[in-house]
Formats: sequence, C-alpha cells, structure tokens
Amino acid sequence: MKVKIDEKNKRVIIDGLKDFNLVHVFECGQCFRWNKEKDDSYTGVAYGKVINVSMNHQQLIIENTTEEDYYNIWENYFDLKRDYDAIKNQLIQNDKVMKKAIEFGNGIRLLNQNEWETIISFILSQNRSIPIIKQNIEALSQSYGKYIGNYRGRDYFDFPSPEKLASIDIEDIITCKVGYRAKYIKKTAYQIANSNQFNQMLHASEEEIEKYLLGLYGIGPKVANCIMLFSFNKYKRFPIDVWVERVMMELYDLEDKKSIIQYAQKNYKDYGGFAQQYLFYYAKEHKIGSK
DNA sequence: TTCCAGGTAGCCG
DNA sequence: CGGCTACATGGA
Repeated sequence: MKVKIDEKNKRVIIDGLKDFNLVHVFECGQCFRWNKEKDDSYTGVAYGKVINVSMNHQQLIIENTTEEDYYNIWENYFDLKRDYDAIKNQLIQNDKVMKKAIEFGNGIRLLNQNEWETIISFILSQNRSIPIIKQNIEALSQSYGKYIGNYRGRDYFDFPSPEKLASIDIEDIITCKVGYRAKYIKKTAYQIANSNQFNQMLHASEEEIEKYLLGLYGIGPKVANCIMLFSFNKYKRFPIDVWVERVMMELYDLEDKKSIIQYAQKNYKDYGGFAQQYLFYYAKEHKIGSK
C-alpha cells in the first residue's frame, strides 16, 4: 500500500489496496451518509468534511481532501491499516456459509465512525429500513447541522451536535420524520451534552462503555453492540438484528437468539464484528428468510 | 390493504 | 428474569 498526495487537485491516492470495494463498504449497512454518484463514486460527510471516493483497479482515490486530513482522519476512518486477509482466513475455517458470505462481501471494511453520530444513527435504526434511516439522518443534518459547503453543486451539512439536538423541541425533531424515536434523541442528546461521562467513555473499558450505552434512553443490546462495533472499535461485538437472526437460523440451523450468541462467541471469537457484517450484508442482499 | 423494517421501553406474570 | 405489545413512518 502506497500513499500519493496530489496537493494541487486536493486528492490523496492509495495504491495497491486490497480487500476494499466501494459498494461493499458503503452499502453493507454500517453507515448512512454516503451516496453513489453517476460515475459510481461515492460522496459523503464524516467528521465535518465532505469527500468523494472512487476506485480505479487497486487505487483508492479520495477527493476534496488534504494530506493532513488523510493521516488524521481518513486512514483510520476507512480502516486502511488492517490486514483483512488474516481475519477472513480465520473466519472461513470450517465454515462454508461464512466462506460464501465473505466471497460475496469481500471488499467490506469496518469504518471507524464518530461515536456521537453513531449513537443517534443507531437509535434511529430501530424498526426501520436503511433507506429511511438515511433520509432521517439527512433531514436532521440539513435542519440542525452546521453548513459545511457546496461540493459538485450540492450543499452539505454536518451531523448536528449533542448541544443542538438537546436544545430543540421534540416537535421540531419530529419534523425530520423520526417518529417516536424523537424523545430518545432529545433525552440522549441532553444526557451527553450535560455530562462529562460521555467523554470519559472514549477511554473507558469495554464493559463500562456497554453499561453507559445501555443506560441511554432508546438504546438496548442490539443498538449498543452496533455503536460499540462501528465507533468504539469493539470488534468482538456481534449485533443480532432481524437479518442476522434469520440467516443464522436458516443457514446454520440455529434455533434462537441465545444459541446464535453462543455459536458466534465460540466460532468467531475476537472477530465477531467482522463475521456479523459479512453475514448481515449477505443476508440483506439475498433477502435470506424474508418474504 | 397489510406487512415489514439493523428494536426498545413499559408492563405483566 | 422472560414474554408480550405499542410504537411513527414509508416502501413493497
């Protein structure tokens, strides 16, 4: 992997990158603020910046960025330093289903996303489909987020701060079509904005983080696991949603959530989060078990 | 029209 | 504890 800085064109090019596919990364259900352009590249907002990402063979091209942002944000955000081969090789041992799921989503990488944004995003995700979640988050950002700028003819807004969401009325949050989840958003934003506990969690143990998240209004075990996996680097976490539950019951012949948890702990160990994401993407795209 | 979506809080036994 | 249900909204 080789990094080239093209300062003049505000680009960073990463050469010789393996295990990275734009569709897999952005459509596997882990993130909600990335949209496909007509040229098959993706434009999105993260950490208050707008960038465009495209691929050319094994070259990853990040546009509208700088060398500084690449090393401070994007290298970690896109998880570029991790060896996915090692993870895949361990996961596929004695597991034909996983082998298929990994072949299908071979270019998935787990993004390292902002903790606060991930908390609200996955509170919103409950009992909802991904396109609607994306709409909700976009509406929240456009209504209450800071204006970032115009890129390729479109205006972009950052995800609103805890202070901002804590300060607005529930009725105003509801205008973003989040339904009954508005009260969860307001209260959780208030708790985070008005306590230093959240900041302490950024350096806390896994158990403390879990306890804290479960104490926030609107967060249960599944959402807490997603937040820990997608923004706190807790890669053992194995969130079980309707898709993972169905694919595990159908293709692994497991009976209930309890046996799924046991199976995952025993077989996936430290790589539960990666395993889960391959399975989720495979199940969702093939609509396993649904009808 | 009915059913379902990256579930959770509240309530009941 | 474990099981049940209401819940906002939009797409199939």
